[in-house]
Amino acid sequence: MSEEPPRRRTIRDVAKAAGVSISTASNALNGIGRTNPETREKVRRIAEQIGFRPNALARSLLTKRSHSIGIITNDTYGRLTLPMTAGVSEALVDHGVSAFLCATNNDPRLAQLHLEALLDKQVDGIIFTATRADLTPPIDLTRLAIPVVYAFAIGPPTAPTFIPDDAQGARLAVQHLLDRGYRRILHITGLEDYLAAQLRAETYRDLAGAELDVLFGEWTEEWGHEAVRLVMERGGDLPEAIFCGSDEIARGVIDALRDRGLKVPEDVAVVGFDNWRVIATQTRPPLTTIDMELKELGRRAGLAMLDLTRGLPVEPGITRLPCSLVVRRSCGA
Amino acid sequence: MSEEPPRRRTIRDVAKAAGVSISTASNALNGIGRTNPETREKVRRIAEQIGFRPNALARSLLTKRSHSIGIITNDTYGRLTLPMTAGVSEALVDHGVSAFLCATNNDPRLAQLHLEALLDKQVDGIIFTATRADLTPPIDLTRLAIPVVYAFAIGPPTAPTFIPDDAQGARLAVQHLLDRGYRRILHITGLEDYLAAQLRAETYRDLAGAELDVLFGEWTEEWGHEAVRLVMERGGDLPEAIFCGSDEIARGVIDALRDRGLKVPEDVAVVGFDNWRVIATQTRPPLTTIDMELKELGRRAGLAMLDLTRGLPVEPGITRLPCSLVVRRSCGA
DNA sequence: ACCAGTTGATAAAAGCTTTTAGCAAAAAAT
DNA sequence: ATTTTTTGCTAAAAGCTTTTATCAACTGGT
Repeated sequence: MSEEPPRRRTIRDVAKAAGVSISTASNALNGIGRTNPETREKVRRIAEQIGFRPNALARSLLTKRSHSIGIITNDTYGRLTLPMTAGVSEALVDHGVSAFLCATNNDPRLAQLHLEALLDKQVDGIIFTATRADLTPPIDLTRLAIPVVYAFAIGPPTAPTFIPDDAQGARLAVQHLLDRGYRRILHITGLEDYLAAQLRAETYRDLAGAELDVLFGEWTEEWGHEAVRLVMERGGDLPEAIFCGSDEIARGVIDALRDRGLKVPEDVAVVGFDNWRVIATQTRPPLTTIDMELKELGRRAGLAMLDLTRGLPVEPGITRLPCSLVVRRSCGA
Repeated sequence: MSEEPPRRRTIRDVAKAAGVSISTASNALNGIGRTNPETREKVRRIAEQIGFRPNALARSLLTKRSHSIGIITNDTYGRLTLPMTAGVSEALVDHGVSAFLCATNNDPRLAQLHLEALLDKQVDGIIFTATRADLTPPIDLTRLAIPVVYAFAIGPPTAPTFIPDDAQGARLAVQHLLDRGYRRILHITGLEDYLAAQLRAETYRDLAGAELDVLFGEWTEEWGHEAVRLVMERGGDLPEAIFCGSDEIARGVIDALRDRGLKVPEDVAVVGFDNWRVIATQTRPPLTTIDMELKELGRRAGLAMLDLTRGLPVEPGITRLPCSLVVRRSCGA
């Protein structure tokens, strides 16, 4: 009936079992101070035997390092946040650091609540991530006593910031088309007030020449359809290739082209942006696209955070991380 | 140069500023013990003024409740995990409880590492979530001293478990079709060894009659195409409606029907499963589908965890939470 | 005026670890 | 043989909070 809870072993248990003082046990386990090798091994063996694991709370209270960080995101959907979070964890887990994930839904009250809980728990730092780089956080993170890193979000110039290199990604896409001999390249993309859209469009113009203008619209399949309709209606030569600002747009474009009897990539080549697998692998043909390497982005943010919490210098300001090209079949085999 | 870090205020600071002892300050702030109302107000006012917030680590060390829990997931993609996590947080944040998110990628080593970090940090409980309900966790969570709750995953019979009610969801879908007058209903779904697929198929057979057999296949758009091809080739009457096991399959089905000149919903109605917005809103026409209410699922798991950590009784075993029907246009306006 | 009970506060212990300072014994140096 | 140094270990403090036990002062009853 009265099942006594299996109390966790403390360093006191180790000390007693090894017949030494608590301090010696601590020294032996942490390999600091002056300890007889024999004693050290004995203590370690016994600790291992009885399954001792130090209480991180007590340790943190003293060392002022909690080995936990907070990730604050405004993404409810998860497509961007989870790969990034996985990357962050990957960088941290080997160092015993865990990450609190706080989904704020972009609600300032919720964000404040989460932030307070994090600070109370003495997190060593905070990583802020967003669904869109050029969006201000729902709370002020600039006056905290702990380091803040921004991932897929832009913070103050003093904070380390990691975002995908949109220009480089666009270059990858357009250059791929050029390399394969496509010339008249059109760019169909999302909302013009997204910084990412601007950067990609700019690079596109530099590389592809600006004979054809950039078509800004929504970030949806529907806009992909609509854009193709516009292009066909205004007549003139068809483009040889289309660089789309997102995989969703690309999917709309591909479907619209097929509806009109045009073959991809024979008549028109298409390249997307995002490598959102559920879309990119299921278009007909599968979509060649740009991957923003979100996991790597998260990993880098995690590593930066690790350095910061150790007091090591970390270069402030924006670091743009390279995207990669994922070749499928929409630009020819 | 030597910027002194703004040390966090402790209860000691409050006590000193209020001219009382630490114990009195603690009593006043927590409203326990015997305290003169005047003193209590004074202490609270001063605490507020100097911005005192108790150190959760120290508190937890004593009370044995860390006000943090761990979420272990094997989902790297985030589609299921993030909405659920958001739901969990939503249930917990008002109680000052935060959640560590651990993405294991289904790697036992990684899972073990995460688990140890969580236990060291004295989490009050663990929620395990998966991308598929009938999959065993990469680590053994049955012998822990803390409560474990399963969400979108099946644990031991003694553990509270929350999963979507697949049968009810399927009923919702099929009944919707029947209510709208569709009779010959076909079911195209995913892999037969998924428990979810079996449950949905069973319900479908009960409701729609089993004249037409269930078509099991992959969980992909491609299979949706392929399945339509199979149906058309084998000839006979076309179904009046198709109940698809996932939105991805539904999308393939809709596209395949259109390719063959069949109109949705005029010639064939289609209903999906998942309410994965990027798909369901972009099919032509937009897809009527079943939403598994993942956020609510997470919220329920969070609430159960909350009760467990407080020692309140929580019903063990599987709780199937209702899905909802999201009507768009693929079954008529 | 004395005793019992109440009130409002406090000192100290507890929770678990790390770290500082110190002590006794052994080793090395004079 | 005595002093200095080194070695191996330990007691105690510190980190911040909550809680238990205690204490002094006051209230009210006889």
